Amino acid sequence: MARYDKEHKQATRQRIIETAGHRFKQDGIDGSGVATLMADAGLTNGAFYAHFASKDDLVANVVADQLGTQAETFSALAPGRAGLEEFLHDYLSPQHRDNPGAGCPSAALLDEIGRCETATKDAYTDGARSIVDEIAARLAPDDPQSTYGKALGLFTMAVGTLQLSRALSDPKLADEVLEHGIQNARAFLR
Amino acid sequence: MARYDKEHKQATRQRIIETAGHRFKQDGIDGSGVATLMADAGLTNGAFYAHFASKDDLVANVVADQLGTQAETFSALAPGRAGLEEFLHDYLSPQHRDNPGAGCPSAALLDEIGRCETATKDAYTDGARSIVDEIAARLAPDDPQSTYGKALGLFTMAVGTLQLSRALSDPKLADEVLEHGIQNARAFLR
DNA sequence: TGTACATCAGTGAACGCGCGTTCACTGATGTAC
DNA sequence: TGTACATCAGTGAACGCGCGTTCACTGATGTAC
Repeated sequence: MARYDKEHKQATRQRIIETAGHRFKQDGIDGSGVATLMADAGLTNGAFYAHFASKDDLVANVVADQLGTQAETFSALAPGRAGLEEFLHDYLSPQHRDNPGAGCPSAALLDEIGRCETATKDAYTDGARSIVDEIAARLAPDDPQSTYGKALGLFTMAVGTLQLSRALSDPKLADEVLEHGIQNARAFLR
Repeated sequence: MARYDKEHKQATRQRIIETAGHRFKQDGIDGSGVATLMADAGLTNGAFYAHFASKDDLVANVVADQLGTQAETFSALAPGRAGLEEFLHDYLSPQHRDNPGAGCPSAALLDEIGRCETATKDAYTDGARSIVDEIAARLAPDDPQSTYGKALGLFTMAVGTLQLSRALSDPKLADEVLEHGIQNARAFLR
C-alpha cells in the first residue's frame, strides 16, 4: 500500500461500485454484506469507509451507476424503433432472466429501491427519467414528449415481465411469460 | 396458556401468516426479523418454531396466503371487463402505492421472491397462475385461453407501474406514472 | 546516488447488535377420580 | 363437588453467527536532503 497516482483511489472506488452492483442484483441489497462486497472487489472490509460514508451511501452510488450504465447501453442500440426491437429481444431473453447479476437493475432491485432512503430514490429517479426519455425519443424522434406515456408503459411491462419470469418455478411457464412479453410489447407499440 | 379447542393453534398460525404478510410487504422479507414478526402477532419469538419449521417455511406460507387473498379480492369485483377497470383504478392509485403493507404482494416482493427457495416460488407460481386466469376469464369469458397472453401483459404492466411509482422520489412524477399506467392499460386492452 | 522520512490506501481485529434457532420452563385449563 | 394430574401453547433466556462500523496499525513508494 503506497502513494499512488491520483486516479488510483477513484478507480478502486469505481471498482467497488461496479462489483457491488453485480452482487446487489444477484443477492439483493439487504442480502449483501459489506465484507462480501469488499471481498468481491479484492479488498478487506476495513477499507470500505475510506470510500463511502455508509452502506446506504454505497447503495445510492451503485443505483446511480447502474442506471447510467443502462442508459449508455441504450444509446448503443440501432437507432429508432429497430433499436427497441433489439432491446426487447435481449431484455426478455432466458439469458437475461438467468443472469440477474449482469442484468437490469430495475428488474432485480425495483421493490427494494422503493424501501430505500431518499438519496437512493433520487438517484433512481434521475436514471429512470433518462431511460424513459431514451425510449420515447426512439418512438417519436420528432416529438418525444408525445410518446412519454407509451415509453413508460413499455418500460414497466418489460420490468414486470422479467421479474415475473424470475419468480416462477415452472420453467415452461417462465419461458412462455417472456415470449408473451415480447408479443405484448409489440402489440402495445403498434 | 392452556388446553384450547382444536382450532386455537390453527388460528394463531393463520394470524402469524397474515401479520407477517403485512410486515414483509412493508419492510421486505430480508428486512423483517422473526422476533418482530412474532411481536406483530402479539407473541414472543420462542413460539415461532411451534408453528413453522423455519423462516423460509413461513415465507412460503405467507406467499401462498397473500396470493390466495388477492385472488379472492379479484373474484369479488364486478363481473367482466367492468371489474378490470375497477381493479386498475384501485391498483394504480396513490393510496395503494403509499400503503404497501396492505397492498399487492407481487408489487412489494416480486424481485425478492425471485431469489427465494423452490417452495416459495412454487407457492408464487400457483397463486400467479390463478390471478392471471382470473384476468383472462374477464377479458374473454367464452375463451379465456385466447386472452391468456394479454392477461399476462396487463398484470406485468400493473405490477411494474406500481413498483416504479414507489421507487421515485419526485411525487409529481410518481403520480404521473400511475396516471399513464391506467391510460396504457386501457390502450393495451382496447 | 543513497538514505531517512512522510504519505495514505489498505489491513484485520474488535465493537455492539440483531439475526435465526433452540430449549428448559410456565401456568391455565380439561379430565379423572 | 373437590382435588390431583396431564396437557401443551406460549415464554424468555441463551446459542453462534454475520451484520455495519471503528480504529490502531502496516508497508510500499514518492520526496527531501
